[in-house]
Amino acid sequence: MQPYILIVEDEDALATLLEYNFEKEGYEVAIAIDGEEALVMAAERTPDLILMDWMLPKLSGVEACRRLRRRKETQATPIIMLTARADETDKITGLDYGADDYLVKPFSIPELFARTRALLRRAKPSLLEDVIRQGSIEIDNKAFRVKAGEKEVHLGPTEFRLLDHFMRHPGRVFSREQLLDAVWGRDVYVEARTVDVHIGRLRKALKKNVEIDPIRTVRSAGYAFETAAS
Amino acid sequence: MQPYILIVEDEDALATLLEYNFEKEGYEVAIAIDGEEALVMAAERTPDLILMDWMLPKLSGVEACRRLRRRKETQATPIIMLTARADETDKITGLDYGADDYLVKPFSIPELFARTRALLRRAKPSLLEDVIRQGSIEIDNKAFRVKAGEKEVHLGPTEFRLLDHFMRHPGRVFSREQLLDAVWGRDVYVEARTVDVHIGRLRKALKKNVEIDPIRTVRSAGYAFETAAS
DNA sequence: GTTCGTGTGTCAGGAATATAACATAATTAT
DNA sequence: ATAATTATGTTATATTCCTGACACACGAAC
Repeated sequence: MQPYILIVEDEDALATLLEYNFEKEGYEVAIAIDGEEALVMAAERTPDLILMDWMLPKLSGVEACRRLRRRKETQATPIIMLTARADETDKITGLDYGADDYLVKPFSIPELFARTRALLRRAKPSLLEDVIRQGSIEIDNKAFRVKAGEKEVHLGPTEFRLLDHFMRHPGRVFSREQLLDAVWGRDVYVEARTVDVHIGRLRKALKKNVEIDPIRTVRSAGYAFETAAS
Repeated sequence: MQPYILIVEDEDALATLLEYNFEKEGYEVAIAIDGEEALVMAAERTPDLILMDWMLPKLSGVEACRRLRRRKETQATPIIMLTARADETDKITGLDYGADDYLVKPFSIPELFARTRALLRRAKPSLLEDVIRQGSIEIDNKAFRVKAGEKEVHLGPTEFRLLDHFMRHPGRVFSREQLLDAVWGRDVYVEARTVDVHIGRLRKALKKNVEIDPIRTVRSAGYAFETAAS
């Protein structure tokens, strides 16, 4: 399951930018534009992490933060504060009131990602798990192992990255060019047809253990990974 | 179909950069190098969004913007202004003259994407939607799948694009020529009657699962997609 | 009934993909 | 270092599936 993040930010441009980037990174995102709405939305569905602006209409970020901490569901939910002021007082106060981390605007998106990951790893390690399973196929990024139907499968590095990429985006169709970008790398010059060959090799390797072919060919579009379940 | 964006920018390097990035993001891109060309190209094919430089040869961005607003087709088309000057006056003027948003150079590509998405979501939500449902028929552009009455339907690439086009404009009647333009592409020479054949194939594929025919034939005019609901 | 426009079956040609074979590069073992 | 092994990218060939065109049948409009 992809982590569900609640962004609480009243400035439209920033909210949109954050939404875009987090969605791209594979998170599920919801936006609240003030503290009150944040409380309502957090109650509706408990987020895995909250990104909260310090200054908010109706209910300040600090106050919203405090109230979230009083509820059982959101008591341990990681909260990152976004603040425009850089002074030390805010920092202390922010952390006192229950934020787990804070960032001073303007901040870099990669840094925000890094902190987000760090907090999620602490709070919900399973969400960032390196092991992904789809149907009877399992891929372990840490151990660089692939299992299909209980038995271990040996893949070359390229096929491994290919499968990994597919399994992180199940169901979605990727063109050969997209796969080259994502799996081979941006500035590598490789024939598009080469993708076919690796798809074939991946299929052959998986077929040894699993009956059905998890890779779907979409004529004139590319390939997609999917199990019967999806 | 993927959103069609018109980029109006005379600086070659920037235009190419934008083109590259937007295409990669899945947009269809056209480039105009001055205000006049922009007007011509926008008339030829109405863009879903326009990215316009403030400073342009022949016809300034502001003026081009004003003229686009006077035409019915582009009256509601979102326009994002790109300006090198950061002063407040420009900002006001730009928005006064009809731009929906503006960015000051240098801007970050992700932010531009974010704003683009935000404007498109407001103006043409269906363009960003991956899954469209009409009655008992569902089409998924990301996964390239079609379901009719719970069951999966297999379509060839052309039939898929045809159905996609219909479902994004439910109820509207398209002539064979319009369909050839939209589905086959502008510069393809194909017999108009071929559309009939593909309509037939699409109907046959859908009929397997759904009783009623969602495609209406409009004698001497063309075809339209509509479900009982509409 | 005649005319015009549309539905459908068929077919050849072509486009896209799968597969096998090979040469080369990279990695690992000795 | 050298040899052995494995992985990689390309090309050629086989195969599958799609496409566009045509002919004829059918049905609506007048």
